Amino acid sequence: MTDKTYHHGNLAVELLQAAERELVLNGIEAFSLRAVAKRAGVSHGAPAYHFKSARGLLTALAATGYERLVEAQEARQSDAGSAPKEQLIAIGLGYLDFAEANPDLFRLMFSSEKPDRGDAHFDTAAKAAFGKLLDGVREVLGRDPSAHPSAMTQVAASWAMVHGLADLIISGRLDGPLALKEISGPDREMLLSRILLKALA
Amino acid sequence: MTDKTYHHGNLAVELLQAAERELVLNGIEAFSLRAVAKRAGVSHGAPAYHFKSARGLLTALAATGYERLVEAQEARQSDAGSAPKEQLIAIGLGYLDFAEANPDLFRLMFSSEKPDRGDAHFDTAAKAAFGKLLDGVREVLGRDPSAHPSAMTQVAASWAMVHGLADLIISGRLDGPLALKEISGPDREMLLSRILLKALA
DNA sequence: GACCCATCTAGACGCTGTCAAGTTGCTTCG
DNA sequence: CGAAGCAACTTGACAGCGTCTAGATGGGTC
Repeated sequence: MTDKTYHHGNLAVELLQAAERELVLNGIEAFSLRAVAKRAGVSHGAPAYHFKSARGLLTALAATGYERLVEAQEARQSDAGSAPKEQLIAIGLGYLDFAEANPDLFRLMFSSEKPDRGDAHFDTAAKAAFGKLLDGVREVLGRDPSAHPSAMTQVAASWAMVHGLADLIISGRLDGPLALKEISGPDREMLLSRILLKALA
Repeated sequence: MTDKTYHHGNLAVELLQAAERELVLNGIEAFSLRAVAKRAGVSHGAPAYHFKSARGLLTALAATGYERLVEAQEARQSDAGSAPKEQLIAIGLGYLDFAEANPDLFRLMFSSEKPDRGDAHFDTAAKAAFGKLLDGVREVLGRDPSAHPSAMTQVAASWAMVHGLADLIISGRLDGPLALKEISGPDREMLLSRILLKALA
C-alpha cells in the first residue's frame, strides 16, 4: 500500500487513518489503541512514539476533523447563492453533512472529554471552524459579532440550532418524530433549511 | 448511613447513587464499575447481580436521569406564567437547568452509546421527557404535533435549539464567545430565553 | 431445626493503556 | 569506508478494567 521502508514510514498518518477506521467500526466508547496498532500492522507500543498517549492520538484525529468540517461547509457554500443568508444556511448544511458522514468523529470533536482541548493544533482547528460561523453571521447582520453582543447572541443561537440538530440527527432521535430517514433529496434540504432559518429570527 | 442488614440491603439504589457520584467525580469516560462497587462497600462482582453489566447499571442511571429532567422542567413551569409561550420557555429553561446541574448524566443520557436504548425503563422515561416538549409545543400552536407535520417540525426546531444550547453550555463552548460564565441572575435568564424564543419563529 | 434460595464474595480470564528497556537500521561524520 | 549516534519501532511487564464461574453466607419458610 504505502511506501513503508521497513523501519521508517509515514506511520503517523497511517495511525490516524487506522484510528478513524476503528472509530467508525467500533464507536468511540469501544475504541482501543492496541486495535489501531494492529490495524496499522505495528506493535502495540508504536503509537506512543508518535502520539504520546491514546489521548494524544484522539486529539490529533479530532483536530483533522475540524479541518474537514470547514471543507464540508465550504463545499456547500460554493454550491449556494451569494446572498448572505444563503451562505449562512450553506454553512449550517455543511455542518450537518459532516456530522452525518462522520458521526463518531463528530462526537469525538464535540461531546467527548478524550481529546485535549488545550492542544495547540486542536485549538487552532476548532477556532477556525468557529470562525466560519462568525463570518457567516457577520455577513448577514452587517456587524462584527466580536464587537457587538447582540450579534454574538445571534452566533450562539445559530450554533446552538445547527449543533443541536446535528446531535439529534446522528443519535437517531428525530427518526421517530420527524421520520427524517424517509425524507431525502430536495425535500430534506428544504426541511432542514427551514429549521436552521428559525435561528435567525 | 443506610440500613444495611449485613447480607440484605437496598444495594441496588446504593449502587445507583455511588455510580452517579463516580460519574460526577471521574466523568463518563473514566467511569469504572469496580470503583462504584468499592464506593458502595461491596465486592467488585456485586453489581452484576442487580444490574447484569456495567451497561445495565448505566442504563438504569440514565433512566432516572430522564425522570429528574422532567422534574426540573416542571419546577420551572410552576414558577412561570400560564401563557403557552411562557410555559414552553420554562420547559426549555428546565432542560438547561438539568444539563448544567448534571452535565455528565446529561451526556450519558443523550450523547453516549453506553446505555441500552432498547431497555424498557429507559425507553419509557425518555419518551415521557419527549412528551413534555410535545405538550409544550401543542399548547403554543394549538395543534397536535403528532398529527400535523408542520407542528412536528416546530418540535424538532425547539428541541434542537434547547439541546444544542445545553450541549454547548456544558462543554464550555459559549464561555469564550458569549462570556456566559460572567452573566448570572435575570440577565442570564433573559439571554437564554431570548435564544430559545428564536426557535419559535 | 433443616432446607432453600436470594444475595454477595473470591478468584481467574483476557483485555486495556502506559512505561521501561532493548533492538534495528538509516545517516552522518571522522 | 567504517563507526557512532539517533530516530523509529519492538518486547515484556504492570496495574486496572469488565465479565464469568464457583463457592460462601445467612435470613425466611416449612
